[in-house]
Amino acid sequence: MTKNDAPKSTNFIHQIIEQDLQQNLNDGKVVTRFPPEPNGYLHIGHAKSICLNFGTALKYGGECNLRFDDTNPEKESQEYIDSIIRDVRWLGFEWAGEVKYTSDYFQQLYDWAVHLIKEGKAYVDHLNAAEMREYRGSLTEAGRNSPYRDRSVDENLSFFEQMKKGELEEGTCSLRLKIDMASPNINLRDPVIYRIRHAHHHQTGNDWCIYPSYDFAHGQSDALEGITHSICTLEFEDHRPLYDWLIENLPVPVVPRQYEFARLNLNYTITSKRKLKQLVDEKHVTNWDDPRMPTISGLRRRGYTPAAIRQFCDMIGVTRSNGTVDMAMLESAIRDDLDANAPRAMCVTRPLKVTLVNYEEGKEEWFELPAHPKDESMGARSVSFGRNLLIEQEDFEEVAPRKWKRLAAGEAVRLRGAYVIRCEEVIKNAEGEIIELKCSYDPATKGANPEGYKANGVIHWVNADRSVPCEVRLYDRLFTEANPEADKDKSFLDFMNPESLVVLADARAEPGLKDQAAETNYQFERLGYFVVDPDSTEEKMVFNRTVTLRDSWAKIQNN
RNA sequence: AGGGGUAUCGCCAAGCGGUAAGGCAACGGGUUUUGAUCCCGUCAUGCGGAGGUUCGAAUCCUCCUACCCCUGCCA
Repeated sequence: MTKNDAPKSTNFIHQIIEQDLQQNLNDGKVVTRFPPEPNGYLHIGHAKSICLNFGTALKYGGECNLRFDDTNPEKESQEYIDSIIRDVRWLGFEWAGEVKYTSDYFQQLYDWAVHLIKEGKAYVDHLNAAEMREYRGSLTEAGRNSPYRDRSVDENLSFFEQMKKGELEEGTCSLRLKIDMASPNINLRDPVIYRIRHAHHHQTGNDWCIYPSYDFAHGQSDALEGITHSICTLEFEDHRPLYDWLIENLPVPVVPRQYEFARLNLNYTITSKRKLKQLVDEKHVTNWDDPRMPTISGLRRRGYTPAAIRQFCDMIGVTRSNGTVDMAMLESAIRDDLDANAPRAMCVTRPLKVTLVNYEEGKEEWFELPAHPKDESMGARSVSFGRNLLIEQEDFEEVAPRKWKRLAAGEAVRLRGAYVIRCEEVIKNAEGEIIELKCSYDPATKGANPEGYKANGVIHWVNADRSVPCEVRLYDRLFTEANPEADKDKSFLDFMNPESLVVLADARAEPGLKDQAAETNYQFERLGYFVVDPDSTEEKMVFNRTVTLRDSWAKIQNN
């Protein structure tokens, strides 16, 4: 992407940057970073952060790094790293230089820890986890100093060396900053900056058995990379004094500043990595890329486009106030993109047989229809017409309801791009279900209005003898409650939508849809936007419904 | 009296002392061989509440209220 693709919108972070630029801070440079921990897949909330960080760099002619915050090897994996790289790329962003890892800086971080010990600003504490919790105090009570707090520099150096050499068991001790056990900000009560983990690390292997904490690693990594604006979410606000303390007390090359914004909440879904992982692990969805998941890979498989996701992020803005964005906003963004860019096609999802009694048996006509009603550059497609057709079951009622614009017994309707037909006879089976319609067609209505009568409306159709068998997967919101996490007594799992996926195995699409590549978007006219799923085979295409069309008929019916 | 934040239309969000942008949703109407798109119109005498300062306050001050985050050797 180029600067022209940068977000047009502005926000409080851009305002800060513009002030910094005016004062020529950081030599007029803007360097940001997107720092995911590789312990899960990226979701729509991350997209907000990605668009902010990369978009800001783009807007101000700066750079944005992709840095994996990999200080907790037990929860991380290469699979997540790969997926994150893939997703950021797919969203359309490019990072500066190589992909970076906090683990790249483990040696420097270690040296800085030694530096702090020598300065008397860090000490090895042999309190165990439970004791440490007790000494820490509470939200309303000050903590107490650890009995190990005043060890000599040499003693601390020696213990830290032992920690590093792997001579100590996990949990026996940790390295802590010596700040203030009585601070009202709990993050300043001698935070742990190194702990022992005899774990294999996905990047550094068995080189280390002590790992820096987030607080110790993050700001220093920012400084090492020359980050000017370190943007994170609101829950890190209380960590900022610690972030600044470390920058001030360490010989870092530059002084980055941390700014916080509100994370994204979207209704009818969840954006907790832990809970998304639970959905996958417990098989409530097929995988991280299940089209119902709010993950980037899920949205991708659902048929969302990078441009739509970026537009959504631009629409919702960046502030410091917590809120919940309406899913309709995301849907609006994808409809907007796909309306302009998706070719049109016809697909009958629940077929009802229509036989044209006055159409010659064995005859076939091919009609050229525009791929897009407004964009001629998208070209044309060919659809086959014949005596045996299929229409949508929903598009027929024996007795037309009020304002009905579809087919009814004895009445006429236009077949999109083809003729006007009239329903002459309704065939039912023994159970009284409608199984076929005998219709007549009006040969004079191809590209012309009928004479002496009016068609009710326009419906879609396919030629039963020349259509592509396909499976259509109708996806809907994953949860039935706007906020599935709100109920204190129930699990979010209790609010899963049983109809979040409805599979229609016997759908039929127009001929041109055969063998289309995965991720190709279409608008199935009158139904919605659909995308080719990678499960498609030569025998059977699979389409996922991305989102329905806006449906004013549904509104009329509900009133 | 723990600390740190946030409150502007149903939702998101501009506004930065000069008289409430925009988007989403909703509701009317027009065009339409997609009940889509598109177009036109309606939608906060009001900015969490109460006081105060000011010629003038969503913007400044005071008090209050509600909600969010913080007691991992997670990030």
